Amino acid sequence: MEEVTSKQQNREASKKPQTEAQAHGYDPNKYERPSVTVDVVMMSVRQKDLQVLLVKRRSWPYEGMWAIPGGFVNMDESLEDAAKRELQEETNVENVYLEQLYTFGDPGRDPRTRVITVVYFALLDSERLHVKAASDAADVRWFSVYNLPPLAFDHAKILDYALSRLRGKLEYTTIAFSLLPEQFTLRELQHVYEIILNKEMDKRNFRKKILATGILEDTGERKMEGTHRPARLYRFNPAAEHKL
Amino acid sequence: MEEVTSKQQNREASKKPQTEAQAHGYDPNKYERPSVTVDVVMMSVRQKDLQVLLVKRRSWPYEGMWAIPGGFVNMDESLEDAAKRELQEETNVENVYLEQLYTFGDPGRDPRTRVITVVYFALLDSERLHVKAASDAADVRWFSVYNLPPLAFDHAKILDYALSRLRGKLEYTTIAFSLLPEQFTLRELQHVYEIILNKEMDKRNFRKKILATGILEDTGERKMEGTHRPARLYRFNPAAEHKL
DNA sequence: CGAATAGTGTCTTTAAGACAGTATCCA
DNA sequence: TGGATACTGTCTTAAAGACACTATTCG
Repeated sequence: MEEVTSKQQNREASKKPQTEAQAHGYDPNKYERPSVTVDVVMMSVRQKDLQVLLVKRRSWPYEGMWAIPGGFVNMDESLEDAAKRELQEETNVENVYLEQLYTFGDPGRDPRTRVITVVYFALLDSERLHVKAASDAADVRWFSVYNLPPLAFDHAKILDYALSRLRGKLEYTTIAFSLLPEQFTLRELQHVYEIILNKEMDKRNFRKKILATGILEDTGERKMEGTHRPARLYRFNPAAEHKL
Repeated sequence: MEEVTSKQQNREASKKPQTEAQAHGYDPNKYERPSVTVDVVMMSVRQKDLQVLLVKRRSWPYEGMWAIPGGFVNMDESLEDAAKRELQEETNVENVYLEQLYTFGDPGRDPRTRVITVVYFALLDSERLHVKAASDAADVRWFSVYNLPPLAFDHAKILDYALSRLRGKLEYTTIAFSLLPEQFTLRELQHVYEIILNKEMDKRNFRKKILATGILEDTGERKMEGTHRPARLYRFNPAAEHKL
């Protein structure tokens, strides 16, 4: 129930009329409002490592520290649209995996004012990905999630949470495929699992299990690199999503 | 990064100074802010049914329709504290299971103004529970999740989401115990599973599986009701949380 | 033919599921 | 002793895990 109760105080002056609402005697400015931001945790598997994109803060608070990219939500855009906008401000990829992660809103988490942040989680495949050559390249960088710098705000907690969500979903969803290009070898897929779960897996059991689900389609092509037998290239078959 | 960019307009007049923030040249009123509410989906297993507590709206919008209880977040309380406050406004139970569910914030979901709602999910055990005799008993009621009235806002979508979360977590967490009193029979536990998953389960396999995990402790007591053999009473052993 | 990675099969163990009869209490 | 629910065990099937050798390519 988004009902007006009488506990809070009116601390804001009223603004321009919002026709229908005001016709019903509803004053949208009756309560003091927190700021709402959307932060986007962008992860990718690169260089045999699970990495996250961070930006260096250029002003108070936490000036010079690294932080998860984010920004205010516009009044007329959905939370997901705000997340997509942030994503495009930092990278130039589209159609990435994007889900809402959690909302963090403890008073005091931001010294400026009360800030509630809705955190989204994006997974980028290493191939299509290139970070925008923003103002200053030194201000936007990939970091290993296993070796993070000191982080601004409560962002260390947020990354912990993102990693555990990723690990959980890896087991019962097809989330891993969003970290790979369209075609990939079984070994590459296994590496994604191993890097995220941070443990080695048995090659034979892994292949058996994945192939048994029927979510992979043999492309007929092969990937040759180095001086050894080439590997088959597979592609994810979304039609067989159900299994796993 | 909760960084001030220059895209949005300054539509609010500044308020009283917030010392540290303003000393750093940060103006907390630079952006128009959405309203933030916390809604709490309260569910319980009662009368062999999974039920949710709803309140009847007394004013525009959606006047007379049923809605999930909720309210504005105070500037100095955490989101979880706001949820606990809502919980206590409607019921008089403490120490209930409470988790954050999801944040809904589409523009237009509330005709009054932009409202972003952080939804929490509470599970109440049927024994301790009694709804507060609020202003008017007819305005607060339990409904079967399998037979809901028309709901205000996007609340039908929210309840769908809550139910699927509950079903998912039932399988790999000990969430079911928060719907039962301290002592319960295996049959009662099985009924909780059956009611939530909406399917019958085999008694022998269910008991075998639950007992094998070691999360139950035999109290030595028995529950007698009706003219038949009494059932053993168990209690949940949180020390053995890991299994399941 | 040596180096390097791709690719394959069997056995064991564990968990899940199908299935029916005996035990205990009360009236 | 009849009615009602508690309680129990075996067999089958499927999934997970341990484990080692052959195949193919390039230089």
